[in-house]
Amino acid sequence: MVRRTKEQALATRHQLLDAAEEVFHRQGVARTSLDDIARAAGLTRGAVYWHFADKADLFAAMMDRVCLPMEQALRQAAREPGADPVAAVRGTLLDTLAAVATDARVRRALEIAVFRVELSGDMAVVRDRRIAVRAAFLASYEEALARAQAAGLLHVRQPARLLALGLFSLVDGLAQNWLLQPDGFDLLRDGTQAVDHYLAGLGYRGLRAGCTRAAND
Amino acid sequence: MVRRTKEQALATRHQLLDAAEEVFHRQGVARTSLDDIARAAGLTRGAVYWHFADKADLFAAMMDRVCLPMEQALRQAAREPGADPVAAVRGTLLDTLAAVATDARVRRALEIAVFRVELSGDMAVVRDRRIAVRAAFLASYEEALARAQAAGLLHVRQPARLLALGLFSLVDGLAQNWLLQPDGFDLLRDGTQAVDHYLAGLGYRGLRAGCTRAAND
DNA sequence: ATTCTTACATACACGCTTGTATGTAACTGC
DNA sequence: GCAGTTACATACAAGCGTGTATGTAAGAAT
Repeated sequence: MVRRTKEQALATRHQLLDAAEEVFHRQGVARTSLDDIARAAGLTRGAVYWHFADKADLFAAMMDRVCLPMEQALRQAAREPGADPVAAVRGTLLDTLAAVATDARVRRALEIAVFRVELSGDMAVVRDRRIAVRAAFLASYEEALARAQAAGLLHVRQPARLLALGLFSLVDGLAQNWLLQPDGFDLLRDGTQAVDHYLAGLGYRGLRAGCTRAAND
Repeated sequence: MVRRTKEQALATRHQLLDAAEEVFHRQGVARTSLDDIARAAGLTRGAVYWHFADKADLFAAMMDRVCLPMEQALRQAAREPGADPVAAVRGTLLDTLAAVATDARVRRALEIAVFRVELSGDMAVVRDRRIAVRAAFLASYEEALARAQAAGLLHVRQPARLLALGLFSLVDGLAQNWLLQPDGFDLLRDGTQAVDHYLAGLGYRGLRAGCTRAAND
């Protein structure tokens, strides 16, 4: 095999990224050589070095292919104001949990980013990206929760940033602990309960009746 | 320099572990050679291979030196029943946050375990250890929260294991997100608020008055 | 005072990975 | 249909890390 057309070249690029996802997930990033990835894709290191500068570049491209669509979906969701900001935040949080639980590609990418890569040296960009993604989430949630406070939907008086941080940390912790042992609990079902408990603690009453009814006596 | 007495040998062992903590934290586990560690300790690889079988063994010993005392403290705390089980659980959670925030050694070890090592290959034991530690926490919390439910201290009717999972995930997520950017927020102060919000959502009324007072109107 | 053992240091061989350099055949523009 | 470029494969050199083997001087045992 030799030179292909432009579309075929783009296809081999995706083959390499697919292989990278698989091998990175199986062996960890540091323990996989570029030859491992090339052979898993049925190619050679020549193809890898043609499409990517080095392993860090390949890794970044792999993460981009999964993360960019998700981040765009988040920005899309943040643009719709909605009547109940708390319900909107809750919806995006549960959507995130559902995506992790059901979308194999998302789950694998997250597992790589969390458990299969070291955030130092070349991969320090991963840390920066995680910080940036979190900042975007927090800003979106903070704005929505502040509106909810102003509308009287939340009865706690702490700054909205703090409430957003708690919500994000809760969902983040749930997802990571689920990844650590996926058969340990049901991420979407139990995660929803945990989020709702936290929201109830913020004084939110918009959930289905009966959920926190017993707390009113 | 040559052979030392038994105490001196144990001292050099600790020198190696100290150096491992520092270099692992700075460069990541995969990117540090045993020579890096030996030279950081003012020794050679001969000393490393005398005291440890290989890098995985050295890593395990390093983690043990930090984790074993903490786990023992946890078991100690779990043995004291106390009048209010929820307050006891809250205390251990906040103690954990405080330890991460103030104890530099704990913080560094946690940062290595979370961000600076890949949980695959030789280091898969780290994953097993994290699962085991979590299981111990969860079991302790579940038992305490179940007692609290029986005593009418918590008004939610979900299984205690689920509540414990939420609490653990919240604190875990808070700690990890704080490690990601330690100047982003105050781990102990803001983390306490988040935990208390969650406990309030479980129907716990044992906190200082005024905290969730506004939620009662 | 020897002898054995400990606690390292030094030396060596091996494989693995990386980056680059070169080869090469197909596509593309003209 | 020819030249230049693309999309790879192959070949090569160099460094790095590991594991082990060997050296060695000082403590411990008798």
